[in-house]
Amino acid sequence: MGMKKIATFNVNSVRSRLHILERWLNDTNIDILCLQETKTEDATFPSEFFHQKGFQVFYCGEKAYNGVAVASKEKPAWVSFGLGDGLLPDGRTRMVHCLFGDDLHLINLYVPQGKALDHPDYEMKLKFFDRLLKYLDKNFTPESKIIVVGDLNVAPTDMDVTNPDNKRNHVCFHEDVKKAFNSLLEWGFVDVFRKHRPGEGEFSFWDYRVKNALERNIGWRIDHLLATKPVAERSKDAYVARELRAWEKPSDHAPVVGKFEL
Amino acid sequence: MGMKKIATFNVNSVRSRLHILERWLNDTNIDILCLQETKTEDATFPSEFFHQKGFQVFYCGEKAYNGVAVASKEKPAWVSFGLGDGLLPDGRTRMVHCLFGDDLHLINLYVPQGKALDHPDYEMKLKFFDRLLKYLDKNFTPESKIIVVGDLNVAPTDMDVTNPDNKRNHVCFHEDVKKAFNSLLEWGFVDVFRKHRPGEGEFSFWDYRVKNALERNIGWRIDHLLATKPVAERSKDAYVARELRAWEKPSDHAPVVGKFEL
DNA sequence: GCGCAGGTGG
DNA sequence: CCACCTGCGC
Repeated sequence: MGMKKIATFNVNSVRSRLHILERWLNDTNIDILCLQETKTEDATFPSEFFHQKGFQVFYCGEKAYNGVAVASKEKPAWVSFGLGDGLLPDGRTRMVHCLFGDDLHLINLYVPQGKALDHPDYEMKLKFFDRLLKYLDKNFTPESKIIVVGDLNVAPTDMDVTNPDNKRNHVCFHEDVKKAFNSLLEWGFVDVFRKHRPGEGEFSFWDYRVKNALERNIGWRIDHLLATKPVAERSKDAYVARELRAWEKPSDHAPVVGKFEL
Repeated sequence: MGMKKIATFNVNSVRSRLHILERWLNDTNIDILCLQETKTEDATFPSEFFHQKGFQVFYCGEKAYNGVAVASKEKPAWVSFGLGDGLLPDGRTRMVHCLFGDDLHLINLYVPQGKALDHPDYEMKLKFFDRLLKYLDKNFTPESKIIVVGDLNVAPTDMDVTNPDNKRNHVCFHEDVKKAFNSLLEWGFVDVFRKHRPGEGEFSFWDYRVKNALERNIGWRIDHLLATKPVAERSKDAYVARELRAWEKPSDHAPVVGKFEL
C-alpha cells in the first residue's frame, strides 16, 4: 500500500482554521487527518472543504466546545463516536474510532483538559483514561493494529514541557494524569513520536498567552501519536509541522504527523 | 495649489479597516480623508498609521459607537469637534470642522441613523440637522467656502435607493429627513457628487445583511459630498471607490471622493 | 453580516 | 491571545 501520512491537529475551531488547512493540505499530502476542538455543531461543519481537498470526512461536534473529526482519503470500513460504555458524558465529541481495511484501527481523541486539580473536570479526565482502557480491553489486545492520536492533554515527561518544576500541579502534568498516560503505554502502546524524535523542545502546543511562545519555544507536547507494536514497527518518521503555528491566525497547536509503511 | 482629492469614508471601525486603508491609500493619492464610525476612543485611535501614510490626523471617538476623524496631508489652521451650541449630546463624535488656509472650511459629519421613526433617536437626527443649520447660520453665509462631507444617513431622492417605495418609512428615506437634507441644499449647498454623477445606481453603502448586495447593486447613497457654490464651482469630478466594498473584510460603505481645483 | 461590548475557556 | 457565547447597533 505504501507510505501513509497520518496527522493529528487540534485546530481550535475548524471553521476558523480553513485558511491554515487550505495552505497546509495544498503542499502536504496527508492521508488521514485527525482533528480536535472543531468547536462546531455537525450542521455547520465545513465538510465541503474536505471533500474538495479529496477527503471523506466524519465528525461529531458541539457548539463552541470540543468536537472531533477524521478526514481520510481512503474510505474507512466504519466509523463510531464516543466511548460506548453507557456512561455520561458519552464522549461522542471527544473520541472517534475508525476501521481502515479489515484490521487497522484509528482512535482520535480529545481528552478533557481538566481545568484544575480540584475541579470535577479533572476527575472526569482521569475517568476518561480509565474508560478508554476499558474500551481497549473490551475490543482489542496489544497485538491488534491500533493507532491512537489526538490531544491527550498530557505532557508525559519532563522533556515535554518547558519548566517542569513549575508545572507539577498542572492538570496536564500532574503525576496522576501522567500515570493515566503511562497506563496506555503499559497496555501496549508505543510513543511513536518519541521513537523518531527523542530530542528536547519537541512541542505541539504553544499558549497564545505566552509572549513569543513559538520563537522562544515555550510549549507543551500534549498532542500524541501512539500505536501498538505491530503498527509502531511500521512507523518510519514523525514530526511536528510547527511552521503552521507561525502562519496568520494560527491554531495554538501544530499538527503532529506520522509516516507509516502500511 | 492644484487638484485636491477629498474623500469621505464610513469605515465601520477604523481599527478593523486599516488593511483596506493601507491598500487604498497606497494606490490613491488622497489629500483629505474624512472618516466616520471610527468606533474607538482617542487613546486607541491608530494615529501612527496615518502619520506613516503622510497625514496629520484629528479624531474624536468613543468606545464601540460613532467617532469622526480627519486625516490631511496639509495641516489645517484649526480643528474643532461638535456642534458647540451647549446642547447635549454635543456631537463631538459626530462632527469635526477644520479650516484649511484662511477660508476653506471642511465639515465632516456622522449624522445619527435614527433607529426607527418613532424612536427618540430619530427626533435627535432631525434635531441634528436643525442644529447644523444654526451652526452654519452663525458662522457662515452661502458665499463662504465650505465643504460638507460625511455619512448623513439620508438618501435624498428615489434614485438614491434601490426600492424607494419599500423605504418611505425608513429613517434614512422618510420625507422629514429628506426635507432636512434639502434644507442644507436650500441653505446654499450643491450636491457635488450628483453634479458629476447624475446617473442611477450610484450608491455608497451596501448592507452586509443583503445577500450579494454589491454584485446586485442593492445599496444606498447616504454618504455625501456637498459644497457651497464657490467651492462647488471648483469641483472637477466625484466618484464612489466602490472597488473597496469588494475587498476582504470591507466596510459596508465605500469612500466617496471629490476632486477640487483649489 | 459584521463591527462592538462583556464574559468564559484554555 | 484568540477561540467561543449573548446581546446590541446599523
